[in-house]
Amino acid sequence: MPSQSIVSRELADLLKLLAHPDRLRLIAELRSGEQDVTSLAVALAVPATRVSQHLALLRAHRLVEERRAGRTHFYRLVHPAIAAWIVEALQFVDIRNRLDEAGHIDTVRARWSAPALVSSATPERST
Amino acid sequence: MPSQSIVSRELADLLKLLAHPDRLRLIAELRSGEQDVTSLAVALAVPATRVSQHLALLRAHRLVEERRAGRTHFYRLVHPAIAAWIVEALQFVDIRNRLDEAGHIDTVRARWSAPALVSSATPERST
DNA sequence: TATAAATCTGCATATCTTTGCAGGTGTGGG
DNA sequence: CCCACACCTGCAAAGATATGCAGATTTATA
Repeated sequence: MPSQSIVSRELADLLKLLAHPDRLRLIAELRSGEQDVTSLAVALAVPATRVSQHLALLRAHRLVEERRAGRTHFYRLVHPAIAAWIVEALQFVDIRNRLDEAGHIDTVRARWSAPALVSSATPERST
Repeated sequence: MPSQSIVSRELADLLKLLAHPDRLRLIAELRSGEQDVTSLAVALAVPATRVSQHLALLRAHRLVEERRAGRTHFYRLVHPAIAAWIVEALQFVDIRNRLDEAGHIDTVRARWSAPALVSSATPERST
């Protein structure tokens, strides 16, 4: 029985789950701790419905967990280390075809690696 | 300008590229060094056309490079370290929902981590 | 209880991917 | 030159995703 095929499918599913800009940014946002849907929607500048759907997907795969307090739902990362792992991928993205950004790669990596303690304290300053 | 959005898109593209069982297995196969299309097709047990298309995609994103010798085309990983990075992701796949495989997770990880010197020397033995 | 707030769910549409198949290209042999 | 081999490319059908919108839930509040 090709167990390697099974693992490949598992991995592919995980990667597919992560392979969306919004979801990656959600994970980046949640590094600093749990946040509610509205805050996340504001932070990403996307409609709350979309955020909700992405979170539902992430939750279905147990990448995030939900906590309800009153009418707001807070989400948090189940595996905070996953953010650091994602950052490592930057070394594999082809920067040769986009040299204009290559100079900023370290800045960008730093931002993803940073704790980002308060989301409003990292207001996407234009590098 | 939301540089974080740009990076998210870059990362998402990379992850999307990796998020396919066949392509993950191709990368796993190529850990041991360059191989031609037919060998890869046999190893993965998928039609050569499909392998070729996946390789074209990986090549377009510069994850693999091609070398032609006569009528056979050899492919190799541009970033061999990417395989190790992929293996790290195993710790994030939800094993709680598939406890039957949980026991094999270490075996599986070992196989992905292993050099796999000769593909025929790792004939997918049933664990 | 009626309202509003904060989310979620279901659905239809638009897009993107995957895949096999037919046909094309380039190389080596006879 | 002609044929077989090893691949690649284009294309159409099938399948999977993404997204906005409308409507349903759940929880405070007046």
